[in-house]
Order: sequence, then C-alpha cells, then structure tokens
Amino acid sequence: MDEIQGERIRALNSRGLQRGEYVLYWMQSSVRTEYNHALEYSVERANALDLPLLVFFGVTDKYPNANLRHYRFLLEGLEEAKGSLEDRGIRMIVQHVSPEMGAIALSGGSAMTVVDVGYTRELKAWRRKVAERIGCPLIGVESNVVVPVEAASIKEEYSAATIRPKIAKKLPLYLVPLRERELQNQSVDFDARASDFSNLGEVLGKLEIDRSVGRAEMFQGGTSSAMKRLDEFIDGRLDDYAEFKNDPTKDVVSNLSPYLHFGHISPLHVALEVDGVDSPGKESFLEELIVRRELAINFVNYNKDYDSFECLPEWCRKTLGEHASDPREYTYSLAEFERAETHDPYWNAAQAEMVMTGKMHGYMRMYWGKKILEWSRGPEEAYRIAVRLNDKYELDGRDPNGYAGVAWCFGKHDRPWKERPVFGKIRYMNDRGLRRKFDADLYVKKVGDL
DNA sequence: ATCGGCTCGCGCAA
DNA sequence: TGCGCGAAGCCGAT
Repeated sequence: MDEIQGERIRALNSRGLQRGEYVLYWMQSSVRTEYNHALEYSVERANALDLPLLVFFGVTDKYPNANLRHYRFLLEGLEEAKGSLEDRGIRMIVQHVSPEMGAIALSGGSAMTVVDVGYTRELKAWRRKVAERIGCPLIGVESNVVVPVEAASIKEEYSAATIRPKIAKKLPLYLVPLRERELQNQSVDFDARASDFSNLGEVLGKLEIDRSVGRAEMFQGGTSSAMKRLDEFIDGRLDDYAEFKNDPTKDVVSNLSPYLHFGHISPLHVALEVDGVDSPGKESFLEELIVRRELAINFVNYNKDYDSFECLPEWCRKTLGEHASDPREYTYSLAEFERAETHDPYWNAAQAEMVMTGKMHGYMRMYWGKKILEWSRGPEEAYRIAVRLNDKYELDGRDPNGYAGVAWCFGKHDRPWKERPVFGKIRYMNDRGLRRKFDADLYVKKVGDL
C-alpha cells in the first residue's frame, strides 16, 4: 500500500518532466525529516528517476510581521532539519533569498520540483509564481494536515459541527503512519552558494529584521525539542487535559503549537502518538489537534479575507456594525494594548504572558480577543489590533489557528447570543467567568513571576 | 448550585 | 419545509 495518499499530491502546473540533474524539494512549511510526505514523495520520485535529491529552503527577511523571535525559532528548526537530512544522505541548501526566487533558480536544473503546502496568502502566491515561471513540473504535497484540506471539504465550513463529521469520515484513510524511504542516488554534485549554517547567530545577524521582539526563552525550535515536549505531554499531562485544558494556572496543555506552526513536527505524527495511548484526555486533545486546527485551515484556505473584519459572516458584521457607535466604558489604542496598560489585571497578564513567553494560554486568548473588541474604538479597529498583536508576539502567529482564533472572538464559527451593547449578538465574556472557572488571581501572579 | 432563554443558519429528515 | 442543534457564555430566576 502506498502511504502517501493521492489526495495529498497535486500538480500545480502542467509542465512535463525535464532532463534535470536532480529532483528539487522546495521545503517551506514542513521543516522536518520525520513524517514529511513531501520529502518522502520527493525521495520516491528521485529513486524512480535514478536522480539525487536536493532540498532547498529560502530564508527571506521580508516575511510580513516576522521578527527576531520568529526567525530564531525558524533557524533552530532549519539547522536541525539540515543535519537530519544529511544523516539520510540528502543534501540541503539554505540560502538567504526570497523563497520563490530561489526555487525558480534551482528549478532550472531539476527534473521536477516538489513543494510542501501551506495555506496563507504569501505561501500561495509564492507557489503560483514558481508554478508559472519554471520549466519543469511543480508538485504540491500536503503534509501539515491529517486530512488534506480539499478531501475534508470543498468549501468554507460554517462551524466545527459541519466539518467534524466530514473529517471523521475520512480519518481512517489518513490517520496512518508514514514510512521513511531510502534515497538511492546520493551523489548530488551541486556547488551551491549556500549560506553557512554552522553559525546560527551569524546568520541571524545578517538578516534585516525587526529585532525589537526578543527570543522566546522557553521555546527552542526543532523537531527534537518538539518530540521531547510531545513525550512529556503524553506521559505527564494528557490524562488531565480534558478536565483542565481551560485552566491557565495548570500546566496541562501540549505547548506544541509553535512547532506545528513552523512545521517542526507533523500533526499526523502527534495524532498517531496520542491515539496510541489509553487516556481520558485523548479524545479532547485530538478534537483540538485535528477538528479545530483543520477547521482553521479550511477557513484560511477558502476565505481570502481571513485576517480582516471582512471575513466574518453577514450576521456578525451586521450586528457589530449596528453597535459600532455604542459608548465604550474604556477605549485603548494599539500602543496601550501592546504595553498591557488596561485597567484589567487579567487582560494585562494575558498580554504580558504573550509578549514575554511567545505563547498565551489558549483559554486566555478568547478573553483577550473579546476584550479588545469591547475596548477599541470600533470593531474594525479592534480586529486589526488583535491580528497585529497576535502576529507579532505569538510564536504560533501568522498561522491559520491564530486567524481563526481572532475571528472566533468576533463571532466566526460561533452562534449568536443575547444582544448587548458593543458586542451586539456576538458572544460576550467577562472577568467573572474567569474567576468562576479558575483562580484568576493565581494566573496574574504566575505571569508576574516570569 | 442549577436551569432556561437568548438567536442565526446549516443540514438532515420528511 | 420543519426542526434540532451548535467551542470555550451570560444573566436572572429559582
């Protein structure tokens, strides 16, 4: 049985195979050697053509909203991926170049080019450009979802309830292990002007990036860190996950989202590991990892306005519009929010947690977004502020999960509730809810101790 | 502490 | 066409 399901693979142009020196794998979204369908597919094709494989990653310093925090994490993962590819006899080059331009240049020597698939507009635009410009086939492979996006649904889904049965139906087909293929021809003879990755600090120093957001000390990028976290999560915290996942004073969440965002770990690999144990938290975690995460990806894939107010369903925009001029008890600017200068110690703690650690607890993300809606001058401005702060400070920012998370705070994937000022029919949350569910003051103290 | 109402639209049953 | 039901809730009534 071929474990790389056909629905994961798509030709992105209609060029024929070329007489090339190698097969090129343009790595972009799946920076790992384990459980990487694009890599294994590339190895299969290289073996079938009796060609060596060349893996390429382009590091651009122009990626929107990315800063030192994100680049450091990215590069830590890249360094590890490069090493583990070499252990498999696969040559990887990393260049300081705009990824699509680097892929176009290297495709000049390739028989065919393979790329792993991401869903945000920057990644789609790069793929489109490469597909048009190169003379050989460009093949996209989906490895960062359990169920390929269009296999799950061919349209934007309305809610978790509508996508859940569709994913459940397809799951047996895709929740299966991926075998590692051995590359036959390891004689790649390519004199690349590749960046030297022996010194990560030096590479970071060369990039012209925003350095105002510092390293997230708690998170070290790379597959081995991700796997270590996964093991610790399954052994120590999964049992309590269902009961305490919404309690930010407890340490029960997996903290894998930065690794999933940068492709340092495969969601399929995580799902299989968790599925293989007997734990009361299993079902709840798989719901988050697969149904919620892939609902978010469905949203970004099918809704071109995924990072702005315009993405919201009609009833949300209408009700928020009707309350746009309601008096606000408090209003803050982007800068005030950013500096955590609101009157609310819980909100400030959540913001501080994100700025300091690079990852806000999932439950607080809801409260955080709801309050930005409540305390901004209007819903469109609130939307921009929430997306901006999320993208800038979260290690898992600039990701479908983040965009869907912000959208949910404004009513997306949710239902209407009793109408009230400012929110209209959008679900409301307040600080009493936090105190009802957990020791909110302990959370403030915990963040203060960081 | 617990319960019902709030309110829209999807999708299935009929 | 009717009807059940839905990511994380709130609020007032009992």
